[in-house]
Order: sequence, then structure tokens, then C-alpha cells
Amino acid sequence: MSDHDAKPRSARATGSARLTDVARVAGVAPMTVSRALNRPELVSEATRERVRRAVRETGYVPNQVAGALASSRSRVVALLVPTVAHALFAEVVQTVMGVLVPRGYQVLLGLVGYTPTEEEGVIETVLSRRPDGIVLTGCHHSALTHQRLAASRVPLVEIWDMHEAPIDMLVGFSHHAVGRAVAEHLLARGYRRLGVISADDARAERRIDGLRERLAEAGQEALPLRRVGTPSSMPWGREMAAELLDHHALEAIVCSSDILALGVIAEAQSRGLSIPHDLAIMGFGDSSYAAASFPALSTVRIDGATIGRRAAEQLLERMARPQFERSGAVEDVGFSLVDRATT
Amino acid sequence: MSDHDAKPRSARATGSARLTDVARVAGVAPMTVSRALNRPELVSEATRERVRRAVRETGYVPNQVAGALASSRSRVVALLVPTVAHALFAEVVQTVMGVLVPRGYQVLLGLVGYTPTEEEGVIETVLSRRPDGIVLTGCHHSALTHQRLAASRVPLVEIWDMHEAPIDMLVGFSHHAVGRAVAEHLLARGYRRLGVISADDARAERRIDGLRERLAEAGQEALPLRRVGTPSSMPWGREMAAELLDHHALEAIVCSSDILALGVIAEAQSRGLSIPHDLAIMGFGDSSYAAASFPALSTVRIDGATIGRRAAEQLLERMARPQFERSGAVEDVGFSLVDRATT
DNA sequence: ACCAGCAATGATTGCGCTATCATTCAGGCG
DNA sequence: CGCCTGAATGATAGCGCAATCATTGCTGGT
Repeated sequence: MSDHDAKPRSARATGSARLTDVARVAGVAPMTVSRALNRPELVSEATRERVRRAVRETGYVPNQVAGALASSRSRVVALLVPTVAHALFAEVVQTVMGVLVPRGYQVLLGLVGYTPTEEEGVIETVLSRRPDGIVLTGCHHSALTHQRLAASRVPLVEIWDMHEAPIDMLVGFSHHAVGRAVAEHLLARGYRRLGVISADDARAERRIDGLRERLAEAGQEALPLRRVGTPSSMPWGREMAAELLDHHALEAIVCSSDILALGVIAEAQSRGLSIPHDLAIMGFGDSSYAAASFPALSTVRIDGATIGRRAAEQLLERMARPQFERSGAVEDVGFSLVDRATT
Repeated sequence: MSDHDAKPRSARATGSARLTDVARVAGVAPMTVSRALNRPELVSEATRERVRRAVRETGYVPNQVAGALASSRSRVVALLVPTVAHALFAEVVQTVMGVLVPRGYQVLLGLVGYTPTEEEGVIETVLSRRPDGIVLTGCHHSALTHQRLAASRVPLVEIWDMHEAPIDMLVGFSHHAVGRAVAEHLLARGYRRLGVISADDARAERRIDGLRERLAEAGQEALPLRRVGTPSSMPWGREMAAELLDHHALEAIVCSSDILALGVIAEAQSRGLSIPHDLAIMGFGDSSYAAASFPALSTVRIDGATIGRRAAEQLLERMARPQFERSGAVEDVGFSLVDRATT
């Protein structure tokens, strides 16, 4: 124990070794230690070895907070999703991290909920961490959020929703197109009288818009709708299916998530309805259990892994560039309609 | 635009306003701005208002990197889970953040996988961020990890597994007890010849140990076992169920996750086996779809929300204390066996 | 009138690191 | 032999903020 350097502030806040301690032990300048650790190719092998030894000896753990301040590079990416409780977003988180972490970035997770208001506060605190990049889910930002993000000049990828005017880059799919495709599919199968059970969520709303648009083109104007609370669940699906079926003669029910669809299946079965003959059912998300349900659920598959991977890759590329402009690059990863036994 | 203060380094790295800019506009000292923002009760209302106005005018966004360095408090908690692709861990993440974020902490997410080796690297980089606290899933750490964490003196909660010697605090349940409980339940129902389908995971292993122990007490030594790859999935469950059923006359199959159990159900149904009369099935996790499957899946419910909440609360309490000792506090949140239609 | 006591504010310093420029030293060449 | 070149290393000066202590101005008690 060396007690010869009493520090004025608080006798050394952390108690742990610093770069200068390593430098002293290795007999080199602090700057050389910094280089040996961060840009080893600039340091001779002999010196590198001495530094390595000194690091081991002192138990040095770099302080990236100080490093970030000095270099204006935090090596942190903020990842903002509505929730991780939904498998689709969890998949995105998993994939984004799978790409970013091996490249030396750490991930600051933010849950922005489903409303612009929740998002606003999170964005502000996130920006105060000076992330090197941001992955942001959704696109209905408040004016303030939009302005802050644009002003911050932090590389940014919006994901999930297609969107006419991205702040920077965007990777997603069109909810509107999903709605149209679902309508198309059901119409082609001969179903006419449709109903909807949906979470109260702007993205689901877009799908309903698309659905309604396509139905209107086919001369179908009626579209009974039930909204469920948060979070979506089987019982919600079942309850709302009961309501819909009690009040309307429906041939098909479209749900904003697979879990709701499972509830609809349960209700249909309990009424002795034959699926899909008496009632067709569409989910959304292609959750792991969609294929497992009986009858197997027709649904829409969103490839969260592709979205996450592409978003991370675009972000990496952008972050690697010292100067950059907002690009407005938009990438549509599409979706696929999974036709199983319920339609 | 003011061009009167050319900075030596790089003409101001960020381009954004700093505390001193706000101070100049507000006509007060930088320190007063800092206080107005962080400890408003120390500043007069008049000054607070001027600062607020100046913040708005300059578009100031605090730099928490600098703040963290100066104060040795990062207001960041590292949250380390094996994966978020599994609903149980996603639930923990969701809950921990639900408690921590409103208290002003941000969450650095780390995915440590299921092996000590993966964990090791993540822990090191996480410590370099100087988090104010760590929530760490699992307890089979490498010696190096264990030592680093203990030495770091960062408040730490291990979660998920009970464990005889926690580094600091621990909130979890006993996998061994789960195994025993499952055995107990099946034995009580009269099932004797059991089989297991399990992921290759140390935690699942503990449950199997408990299961085997209780079976042995009942004179049942045989316990055919099949391991599945990662990630667990229905097809894996179905395939391994087929193998087990082809080679052994089983009365019940215990799975390391609900999703595997769903595969077993599918296989049983395709063979025309009556559940649970011909074959009983147990899952693990009480996933959202467990209640929805047909027949409804018996399983073990782990309350990830409680684990997350208690872990976050314990961490908050500990972080609030200026001085602290490693406490060794262990909290068992238990589990519940959910008896549905498959047993 | 004087000063203790307090609330409000300010000046100084350094958190631990890296950008930047300066220095040193071999080796090679005319 | 001086000079150039480039590789390796070092010295200096902040990055933007908050801990700490100092100062100011104001109240009320005597």
C-alpha cells in the first residue's frame, strides 16, 4: 500500500488504479499506456508487454467515463424500444446488441412506451449521455423530440415503421401495406364480413387503415372494431371476440397481435365454431406459439432480426465516418404473410 | 452566432451549449446553474427562473458524462441477463427498469449469454463504465469475474438463482427446489416413469438434480434425458419427445421450458396419445401461451416481475447509502407450480 | 451599532483520460 | 558528417462538470 500521495478531493474517490498508476509501474508516460491499450499498433511490442504486466499488477480497469469525456466518443449506443416485454422488440434488442457489442459498443436501453410523451423524457436523458448513436423505434415523435434529435447531430436510425421523412436513417416496414395485404388475403379466400380486435397503438392503427382501405376498394365498408387494454393478452382477445361475435355476423377476425388471436381461437372453439370455415382468424407477429397453436395460426411475420441487424449495420457505418450528413436513407425490409390453418 | 471564443482543442467538439454558456446567458456563475439543475432547493426561485430561461434559450442538454466524472456518480445501473429473447428475462428487464428509471437511473444492458466465458468480457467492459450498481443474472461466475466484482465495491444484486455465497445481495429462487416440487407433484398424481427434455443450461441442470433427488427418494432411479440445442423451440421439443417415446415407456415428460412442452404436446397429439392420461407434460416458465395451449399446460411459474422489482429496490437502498458493506442478504421469492390440464 | 448565523452565490480545482504537438533517436543517404 | 525521415514516446492542455471552500448580503438579537 502506498500512502504517499494524499489526494485533496476525497482521498481518491474510487480507490482503484488509474492510468497514471499503471504508467508509474510500467515506467512509461501515461500517454503511452493509453496508446498501448487503445491503439496498440502505435506502441512497440516491448512496451506493450510492460504495460500489460503493469495492468495486471495494478488490477487496472479503464475508466471509460473519463475516456469518453476526453475523446468525445462514448462508445455507447442508445437503443430505444417501446418495451422488451414483446418478443418482437426483444428480438430487435437481441440482434442490435449482437452486432454492436462485438464492435466495442455498449448499449444503453431505453423503454419509451407507446406514447410520444413517455418518449420525450427518455430522449432527453439519453442525449445527456452523449451516445455515439441512437436506434429509435417508431416515428410519431413529438415536435420537441424531433427537434432535439435533429439538432443533436447524433447518428440515428429509426426502426420499425416506414415513414416519409426520417430524421436520419430508417429501417422498417409499412404497417399500411400489412393491413392491405391482410385484407387482400382474406378477400381472396372469400371472407367478406371482417372484424378487428386491436391494441390502442398508433402502429396497429396504421394497419387497420390499410385494411380498411383495401376493403373499401372491394366494396366492404363495415369493419366492427374492438380495442383492448394494455398489455394485450389471451383473455382480452377472448372477451372482445365474444363481444364481436355477439353483435355481428363475422366471417373473419383480424387481431393486432398473435396473443389476441389465441384468445379468439379459444372463444371460437368454445362456441363450437369451425375454424376457418365458420370463422377465420389472423394474428400479427408470428410469435413462437403461432405455429404451435391448434389450429395453427395464420399471421404476419415481421423479421425483427433483419431490422435489428440492418439498423445496427447502418449505424456502424455512419458512426465510422468522422463527418456525415443526415442521409434520409430508408430501407424497407418488408414482411410476410404466413398462411396457416386459421384462414 | 457568437464567434468570439475560439477553443484550442477542436473548435468545440460537440457544438452544443455547455454549462458555462447557460451561466453567461443567465448572468450567474456556472456553479449556480449546476445547482439550479441538480439541487434546485439550494437556489432562489428568481435565479432558478433565469436559469430555466437560459437553458431554453441555449438549447442546453446537460453532459452527464462530464457530470459522472466530476461527481463519481454515473447514475447508470448495469443490467446483465443471459438474453432478452426469453420472456422471463425480458420481464425482469422490464421491471427493473420500471423501478430504476423513475428514480433517475439509466440502464446499461449487457447480454452475458449462458456461459461464464461470455460473462467475463461483458463484466469487464461494464465495470469500465463505472456503474452505480449492477444487477447480474446467474451465479456460476468465473473466478476472475467474481474477484473483479468483489473488488470493484459496486453495489451488486445477483438474481435468479439462489446461491449459498452471494458476492453482495441476492434475489432469486431455488432451481433445486423447483425440481423437487415438480417430482413431488407428478409422483402425487401417480406418474412414475418420467423423462426429461432440457436445454443445456446450468440452471436447468439444477432443476433436474432436484427432480432426480426426489425421484430417487421414491425409488425411481431411471430418468431418460434428451438435450436440445439453442434456442429451445417447439420443433426441438417435438423431435426429442419422439425420441424419448420411441425408446422408453414414459408416463410423463418434464421440459426445461414451456416452448419445448408445446412441442411435446404436438408430438403426443400426433401419436393419438391422450393427455394427461397416456402422457403427462410439465413445462417451465408459465409463458403467456402456456394457459392458451390445448390442453392447457401445467408448468412452473417464476415471478420475474417480483425478482426484478425486489432486486431494483434493494439496489436503490444500497446505492442511497454513502458507505456500505457487502451484506450477503439473500431473498427467496419462491415459485409456484401451476397445475393445468397436462398433468 | 454590532455581530452571529444563515441563505445564496461564486471561485477554484481536479475527476481520469486523450488530442495534439513536441521531442528523441535510429537508420539511410548524398 | 550533416540532414532528413519516420517510428516511438513524452509533455501539455483541456474535455464539461461538481465538490469544496470562500464570500456576500441579509436577518434578528442584544
